[in-house]
Amino acid sequence: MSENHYQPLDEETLFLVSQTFKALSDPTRIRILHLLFECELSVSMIAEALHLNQSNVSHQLRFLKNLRLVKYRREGKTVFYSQDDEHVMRILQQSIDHATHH
Amino acid sequence: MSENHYQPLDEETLFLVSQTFKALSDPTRIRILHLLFECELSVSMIAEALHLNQSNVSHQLRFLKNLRLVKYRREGKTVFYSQDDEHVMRILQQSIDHATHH
DNA sequence: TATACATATGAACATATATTCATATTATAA
DNA sequence: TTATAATATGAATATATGTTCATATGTATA
Repeated sequence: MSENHYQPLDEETLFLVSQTFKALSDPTRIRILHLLFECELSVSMIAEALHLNQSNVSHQLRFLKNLRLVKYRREGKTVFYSQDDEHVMRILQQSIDHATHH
Repeated sequence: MSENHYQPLDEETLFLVSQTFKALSDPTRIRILHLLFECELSVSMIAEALHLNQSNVSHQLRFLKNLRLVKYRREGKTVFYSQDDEHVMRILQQSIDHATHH
């Protein structure tokens, strides 16, 4: 008896959701965000901690910044990055926990 | 005073988490999963509903099946697919809601 | 058996993506 | 100003990914 009122996803939502998950689909970006669970860090500190070259980290941070998943703060020559989206960070944390306990 | 005990992500967790998010990073797969919120559907029903060709849907369903995000049930010539990971579906639903109300 | 229908599969292709290299920009200190 | 350090950027490249096409596989029916 119940009719099917399927509401298709609009283009904008679809794009935003897919972009957000794309950010979380790359191991390097996951590792960077995982570091930023704890505290803010400079580009070079992230690069050193994860054994990645500076350019690579910088590119990935730009990606994350464009999606507003991280924010930055300049202090002299150094730029500190930190998380900027609680919702996404919570999802990432949940997923890591879920994957770990399996 | 508090020391920093950073626990790096192990390879296996990293791979599993990134793969799961990769599944959710493509608009076509999101649309398929979004359809499967409601009910189980055959390959051809999905293809028709989303205006996708049958082969494409089949490929994407295989991807989702390999990650155990969907399961299938055969009935004669028809194969019905349905969701198979509550955690991931909840995350997807939340993210769609989050993106919509913004 | 032969035919039709639903789905799966592999190859091919165009596009997207991650990483590196070289270099530019920005800020500080000598 | 010059030199040095931290970060950002653009080009190049190798690899990954999504889609389509043609065809194979599986299932039911005549």
